[in-house]
Amino acid sequence: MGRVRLVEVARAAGVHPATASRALNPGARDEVNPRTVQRVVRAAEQLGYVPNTLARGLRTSRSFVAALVIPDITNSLFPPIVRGAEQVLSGAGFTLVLTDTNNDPDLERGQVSSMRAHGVDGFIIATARWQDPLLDELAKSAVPVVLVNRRSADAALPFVGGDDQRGVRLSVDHLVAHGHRSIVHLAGPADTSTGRERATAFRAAMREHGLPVRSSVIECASYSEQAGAAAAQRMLRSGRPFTAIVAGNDLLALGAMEVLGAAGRRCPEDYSITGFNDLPFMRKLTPPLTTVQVPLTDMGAVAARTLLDWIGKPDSVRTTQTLLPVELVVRGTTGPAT
Amino acid sequence: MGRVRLVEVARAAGVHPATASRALNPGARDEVNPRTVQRVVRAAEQLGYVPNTLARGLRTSRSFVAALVIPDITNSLFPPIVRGAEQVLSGAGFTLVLTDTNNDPDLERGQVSSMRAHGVDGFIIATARWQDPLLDELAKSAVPVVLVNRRSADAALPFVGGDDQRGVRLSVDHLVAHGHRSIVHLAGPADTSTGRERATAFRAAMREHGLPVRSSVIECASYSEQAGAAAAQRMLRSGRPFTAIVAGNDLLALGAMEVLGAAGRRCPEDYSITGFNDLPFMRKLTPPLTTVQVPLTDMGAVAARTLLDWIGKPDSVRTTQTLLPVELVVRGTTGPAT
DNA sequence: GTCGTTGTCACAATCGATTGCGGTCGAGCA
DNA sequence: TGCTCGACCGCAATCGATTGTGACAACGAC
Repeated sequence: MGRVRLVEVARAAGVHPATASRALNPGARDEVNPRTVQRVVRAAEQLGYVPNTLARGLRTSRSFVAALVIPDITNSLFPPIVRGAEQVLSGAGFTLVLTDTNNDPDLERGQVSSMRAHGVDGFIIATARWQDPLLDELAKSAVPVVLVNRRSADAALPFVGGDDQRGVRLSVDHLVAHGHRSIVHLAGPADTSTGRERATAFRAAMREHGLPVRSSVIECASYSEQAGAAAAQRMLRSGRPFTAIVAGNDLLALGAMEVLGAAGRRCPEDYSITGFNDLPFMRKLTPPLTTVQVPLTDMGAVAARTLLDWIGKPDSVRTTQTLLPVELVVRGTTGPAT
Repeated sequence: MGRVRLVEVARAAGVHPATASRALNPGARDEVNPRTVQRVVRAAEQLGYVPNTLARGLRTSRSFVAALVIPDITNSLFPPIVRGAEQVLSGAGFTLVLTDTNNDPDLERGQVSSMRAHGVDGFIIATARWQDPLLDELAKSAVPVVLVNRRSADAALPFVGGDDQRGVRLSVDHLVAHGHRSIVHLAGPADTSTGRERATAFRAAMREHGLPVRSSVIECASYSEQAGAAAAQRMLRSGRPFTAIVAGNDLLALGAMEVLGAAGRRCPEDYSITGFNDLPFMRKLTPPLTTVQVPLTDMGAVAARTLLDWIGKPDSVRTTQTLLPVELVVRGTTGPAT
């Protein structure tokens, strides 16, 4: 614990604690004689004074702590976001508390309220579901909240994500340019904005190319390899022909490839497939995965900055929707239609 | 913020705040009439009372916050550790604050002292270097600290890690059993315990098999693909023959394979290689990586429990060294020596 | 009937820093 | 000389909870 207290610094400098506080506080420093400031600062340094954040927070109701709520940190999608946010936050003197909800809304609710009790100054939330009562509550409260990666249907909160529409369109365009016409979309869960919006974008892109949309979207229960595998199994059983797949994310693509490979379908000879997010190691696979690269670290960083803005001036507009540019990285899993 | 305060609960229940506090606090609850406890508890529920952790912490100097210090969260090694720790901690009513030091000791020092100012109850540190003045300081202070994954030369602190010795021995045994005799070790940096101890274990295992050790250990500057690639380049340039590599971790293995592949060396036909840690997707590579599986989630969980023990009873022995069992997962990158 | 005990609870101090308000002192001006 | 004004700093309240100490009543024992 910060053993030395403000009183001791004050005593060492021969002033009242109040004066010491002001001298140490850039905001109130000009109410104090520069020479006194010098003395106090020197004393503080000499004693190794570190202010007690709890006491300060208690008094000022500012804790310089921001909470980051993540569904599952072991999903490689999130660490870069965490890192981006952490760097911006700690650069601004903020501390990051992380909570992993394990995809459990009840757990999440408890953790968020516990964080509020801890007096965090704001939240970055990466667990938004399409219908999310918790977010509605938060939106009504005064706490600054920024959504990242996923957004919610109606909560009026700022959001920072990737340009999903463009990502999907790029994928479809790429496949169509290679002559594919029977394209299937493995959609993420409908209770996530990414699942819904990527599916919508897929349908729009298909229509623009004059391609049939009917029953070419398969919804997956979750963003996981298992769900992708299950979807691929459904595709095989249905017997419906296809030459290309636009997967809702990399994990779904991986799961599908596993099943299709076991069924004797070779990629990219027999079918093409694209992913989304470009997780680490995707370029190391055989064949390396063609996928949409999303600037995840930036996403975290921008979300953090947005949060800091809000915390800084609480009256600013608080519903900016930031879409970060994405890019299609063409690698080995896509090729000409046969 | 927890809008409703203890005073209001007390007023609603018709008692003094002190009594309300005791009624709400399991430890002191038996100093209060059960009927009164009932009234207070009910009032608290009705008003949705959430205690202000800052105020409580200020008074009790317990914050129920633990800090986890990580060198780089985007390294897939760490998320499982984080997750394991988070689950144990939050299960015990603790909050996890995460700090990513970006492998920068100065940054780390600042962050740790900032955390101390925040009054965290303890640290789990995954950034230990072999010579680590910061850890020596911490060991001398009263703060509970647990080292995870890496340990320090002399800091007398509890440690939770994998059984590196056994992991390396299993790898060497496996390779020798396949007839390999020219085996090279790509060692991690010597300022990490894992780097040193795996190298030591490698030498010991080689000696036991009566194999030459001289100049068969190449130290890498960091645990990264680049460093692995650089090491492989050195190996090629040296012209020294080898048929197998024991890499200090998976990333080194990946980097080496890239360079060796580009040089026309096929795996596992021309050479065998093993990794360490079994990061996600390692089984998805072609060929899938033979590697040592370390129970990372458990590691985080055990570290957290160790920390909680220490926090719970500060007088307990505080230098337990826990080595979690590891396992060699034989996949496609190892085969018979040619 | 008085005294001591026990059970309940109220009072007030405390944790460490911040901040509104007011006091002091010297300079400047009439 | 006397008065005002501003710069500088001290006093004390405050944030919200915890906790040592003591008040008070009921009760049993002598």
